[in-house]
Order: sequence, then C-alpha cells, then structure tokens
Amino acid sequence: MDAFFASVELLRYPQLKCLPVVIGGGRRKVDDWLLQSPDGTGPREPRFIPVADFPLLKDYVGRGVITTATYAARQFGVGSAMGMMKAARLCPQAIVLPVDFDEVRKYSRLFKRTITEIAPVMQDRGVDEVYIDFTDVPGGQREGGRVLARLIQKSIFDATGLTCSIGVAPNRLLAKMASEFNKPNGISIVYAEDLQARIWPLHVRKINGIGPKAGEKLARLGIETIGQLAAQDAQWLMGHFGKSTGAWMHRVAWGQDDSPVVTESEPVSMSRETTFERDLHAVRDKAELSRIFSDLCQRVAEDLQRKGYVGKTIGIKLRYDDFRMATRDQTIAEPTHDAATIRRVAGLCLKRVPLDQRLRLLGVRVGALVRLSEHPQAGSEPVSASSRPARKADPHTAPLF
DNA sequence: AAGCAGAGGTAAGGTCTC
DNA sequence: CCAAGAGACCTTACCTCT
Repeated sequence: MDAFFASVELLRYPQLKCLPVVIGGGRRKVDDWLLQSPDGTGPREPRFIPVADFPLLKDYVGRGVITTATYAARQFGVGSAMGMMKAARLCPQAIVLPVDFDEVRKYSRLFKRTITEIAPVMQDRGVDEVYIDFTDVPGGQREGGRVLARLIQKSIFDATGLTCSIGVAPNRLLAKMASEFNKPNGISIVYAEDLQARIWPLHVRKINGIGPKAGEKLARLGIETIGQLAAQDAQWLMGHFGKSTGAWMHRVAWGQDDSPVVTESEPVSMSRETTFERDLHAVRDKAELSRIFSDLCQRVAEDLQRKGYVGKTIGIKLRYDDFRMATRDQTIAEPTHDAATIRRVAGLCLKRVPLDQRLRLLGVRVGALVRLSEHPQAGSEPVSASSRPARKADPHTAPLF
C-alpha cells in the first residue's frame, strides 16, 4: 500500500491531500493534545498543527519517529523511521497526526479481504504489504500478470479509496523488488530474463534481507550492485558471511528464490516495549520503573489472553542511554498468560542484567507460544498459600528485583 | 571407564522487516 | 545530537542426553 498510514488519514481529511503530512508521535500525551473537541465534549477532531508550531516539541515528540510521510512531505527529505526532531528541521510546515491503529487495521483487513476474494493464496507481510501467488488464478497469466494486477489494484481502490503498487515476477524475491519500480499506484512486471538488465544494476541494499550491516560489509568488500554480488564465487561469500547467508546471497543475486507463499502461520512471541520520556535510573527512579514494568507485563498478559496463547519463555529487553542493548530470558515449566507469573519471572531476568547505567527503554516478551486450546491446563495458575506469598504485594511499590 | 558425535533445548546477542 | 514498536529469524555458545 502506498504511504499507508498517511493515506488512511487523507481519506478522512482530504483537505490535507497536497500538504506535507507526517504520521508519528504516538504517545498518549501527543494524541490527547492533537485530538481535542472544540468544547471538550463532542467528538475529538485533530488540530492541523505544523510540526514547528508544536508547543514543547521536544517534550512531546522528542523521542518519536515518523511512521509514514505523505509524498508531499517526502519532497522535503522526510521519511519513515526518521526522528521527529529531524523532520521538524527539514520540513517545519509539515502537519503532524498521530497513528490511529484501529483505523489502519480496519483498512488493512479491508484491502486484504478484497485481495483474497480474487486470489486466495495470500501471505501477510505486516499491516500494509502482502505476497500473492496467483499462478493458478484464472487469467493470472495474461500479459504476464498485468491484467490481474490491474484488477486487484482497481478492486482495492473501489473498496478503500487507497492506492497500492504491485510487482509481478516468477518468485517473491523479484516481485518484491519489482513492486518498488513504479511507486505510487504502479504495476511492474519483471521476467526471469530481465535479471541482468533490471536487477543487476540495483544496489545490494534493494534485496529484501540485506540491511545496513550486510550492506556495509559488502561495501567494504567492494561490492555495491547486485550484479557485482552475482559475480562473486559462492564459496568466497560463504567464507565472509557464513555458510547459510553466503549461499543465500549468491542465490538471490541470481534471482533465485523458491520460498512459498505461506497463507497460515502461528505467532512465536508477543512483546510490549516502551521508550521512556526521559532516561531513568534503576535505583533513583525505581518506583516509576517498577510501575512501567508491571504495566508492560500486564499488557503482554492481556495480549496473550485476548489472542488465546500461552508461552513458557519469558524475557526482558532493555536499552541503555547509550543505545546498547541487553536481553535476558528464562524458560519456565508450564506455559502461562498470567500477568503476575510473567512479572515474577521477568523480575528474575532483570536481576541478571547490569543496572548501573541509565535506561531509555524497557520491554517484556513471552515466547515459545502455544495455543491455549492445545494446552488446556495452562493459564489456570494455582494461587495457593504454598505457591504464593500470603502478603499481597502492591505491584506499584513492590521491589523491582 | 572414558571419549566423542549428534540432537535438541536454552540463552544472549544481532539483524532485518514493516 | 538525533534514533519507535513489534515480530521473525539467524548465529554462536553452552549444556544435557544418548
């Protein structure tokens, strides 16, 4: 989907269509300030405030990032994952809107349902992206797939008013790259024989799976384009990147990918994490940290319960003020979705990590998930005098460690 | 009895993606 | 002087069991 989060907002506020708009912030505080009804009672309406006119910009969105920017905003160099402060410098007149996840999810479901009605073999790739295997869809082979791609595009637009970009190719790897060729609202067909002319000139970073680190390392080895990557000996790549990654790099540089479009999958972990408004110290800000920690555990537990899962690997993640990161986890005998159990085990994990440096982020994760329905005895954690302290500890003031 | 290989689990850290 | 949140998957190390 093209500029998905921003496009969803433009549906509601078409008067913003040609303006630079950035979606981000995302903190309760920001949302409350941005969305206020004029008299304080009616439905909440956004104020269209240029980012530069934000009161206390640094306090409000200082640590937030841009989720999506409209194409008008992208003209100014503003883009996804950019810090809000930097965006404010680049494009002070950009209008800021908070992410409305309910609205985004609604349109996500709608466009995906539209697709599966036409082509049922669809793989979710997040809220705004899918893979479709339309090999066997009637008409899927006409004009190399262009006819069906046009039909899907039009059906999505009719159902949602939103545009998307579609890449058609013999496999997922090439289709993903093709989808970037003609944005927004474009279709691009890439055939196997186009490899040399259309894929090899691209930078290696265009390969889905080669990120900043691998891109840097390849650059140090003098490899910039996919063609240059294809020219390397597979054994040599395996020597530098490991057996599995090296072999994979060689395959993808030659446009080879036989991974299937997977229509069903089970989650393997669920987590909640939050960046604090200011860096917190484990000792000095213990009460505040403890409250946030309990809250994260509570929210993960709710997520698990709502979705019907239990898990037995409980972990924490923290980010220090210098952005170094640490994770710890512990596996328990019986999978759980109980907030108190998660809190207790996550607390044990926290004890195992150095806490003399300020923290900027804390996260709680539950992994090794199984469906509750396939593990019926779990979750009904016994709360007996023998297994639980008799004194009921206040989760807000209970010691962190 | 000691040594070793392979499987499988756990843990820590890292990378990548949307 | 900036740099979210959620999730998947990989590598490496270590341990236990067989």
